[in-house]
Amino acid sequence: MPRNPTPLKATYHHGDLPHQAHQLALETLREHGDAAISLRALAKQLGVSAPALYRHFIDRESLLAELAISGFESLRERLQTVDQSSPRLALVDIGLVYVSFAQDEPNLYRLMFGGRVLPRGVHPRLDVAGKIAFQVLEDTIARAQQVGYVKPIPLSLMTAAAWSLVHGLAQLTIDGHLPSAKAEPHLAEGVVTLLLEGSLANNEQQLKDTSP
Amino acid sequence: MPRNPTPLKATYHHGDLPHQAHQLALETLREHGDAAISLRALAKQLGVSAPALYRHFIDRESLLAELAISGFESLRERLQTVDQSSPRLALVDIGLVYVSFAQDEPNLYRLMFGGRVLPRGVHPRLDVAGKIAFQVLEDTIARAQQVGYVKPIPLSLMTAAAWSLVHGLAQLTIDGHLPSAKAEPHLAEGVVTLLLEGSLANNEQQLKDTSP
DNA sequence: TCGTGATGTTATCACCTGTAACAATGTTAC
DNA sequence: GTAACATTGTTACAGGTGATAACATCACGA
Repeated sequence: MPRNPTPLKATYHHGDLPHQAHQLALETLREHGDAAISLRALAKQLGVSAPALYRHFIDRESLLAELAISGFESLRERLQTVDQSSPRLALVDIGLVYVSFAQDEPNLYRLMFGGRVLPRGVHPRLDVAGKIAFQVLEDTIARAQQVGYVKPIPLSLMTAAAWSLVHGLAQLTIDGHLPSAKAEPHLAEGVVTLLLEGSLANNEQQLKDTSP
Repeated sequence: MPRNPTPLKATYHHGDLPHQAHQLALETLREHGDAAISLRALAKQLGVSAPALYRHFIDRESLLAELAISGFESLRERLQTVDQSSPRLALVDIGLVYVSFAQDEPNLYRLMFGGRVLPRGVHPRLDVAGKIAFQVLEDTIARAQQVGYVKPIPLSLMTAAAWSLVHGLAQLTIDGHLPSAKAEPHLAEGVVTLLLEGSLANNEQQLKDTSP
């Protein structure tokens, strides 16, 4: 479904190049990884010359940065679907949603967190997009802490631990170091629960003993 | 210090190309990342033509694979320096050593775990090298479990959680998402301890209350 | 000594990112 | 309406890369 208002007439001006290039590049990324994204091939598929893309993307890396930004936005949306009515359940759920996002979109996730291909500090919008997604995780933890469900340890510490855990699990599973969700459906839940049990307030030592 | 037995005579045959290429590539990797490794540039620095390298490395990727393999061996060596006399202290220490390895060698670590650039199943030696390094971590956890220090949960679960945590923390810090060890010297310790407290056997609920 | 395999060489291909110079199209001011 | 300008295309090209083919040289064992 092209956005081009005059799709039938073959005009000199494409009319929707930036958007369609973004979409096609995203598709290529998801199917074949970031290394498969070539501006020339992209231009050819779009019926346009290669330098035309440079009118809209400073260079290849900035195109990748845009893909990563939209990836972080997708991640944030997915994380925000978690039911927050119970801070306790939300803690586990948000971890599982995080991991499942990475497993659903391994190539996109790798681009988002592939530090070498997209270093921090170069694309400010990318940096803030990452922080915003991360914020959902932190807010969830903060809520659980305010309710007294988790220990009163520094929020930054608890958040760092939670993020490290889900990010590490995501990365290790999509790279084949740990069994995938298909092979071990309950791995993520077990792993997340394990960390959570180290973070409980004293009056909530056993997860199983407490019911919503 | 060239291995070449006749370093002074400029011979047609280099004599030590594979080894020196590996070393120089490793140096380039550590300083500038995997993307900076070019066989042409490498050959030029070694005073040799580019195709000569293809006599010793099937392609660029197999050279990277060799670097990653030596990286896993270095990691294993570092992990094996951990004092195992106290299973309890070894648990924390091995986590800290793991994270510090990644922070000392960010580019090497990224290559080792950059799933896209070196996919699993393509270079068997690489896969086993990764498993062997991982084994040190698992053995340490198994020991602590046999001593009764950690819960009798499945070893694979506990190991997956521990590896995920340290790997995630390593990756997030070297990519600038979480504060580095310089900015937050005790972050790694706090994070590792947090997971550990969720894994303690019931009679060891408080880390601080137990002395070696 | 001689030839054979290992290890170099040069020449070349196909592909890539990125830039320069130019052309067609929209747009805005007069 | 039309002239001037900005936008977004185009072709041509520079420089770099991985990889292969065909040829040259050397070391070493039969």
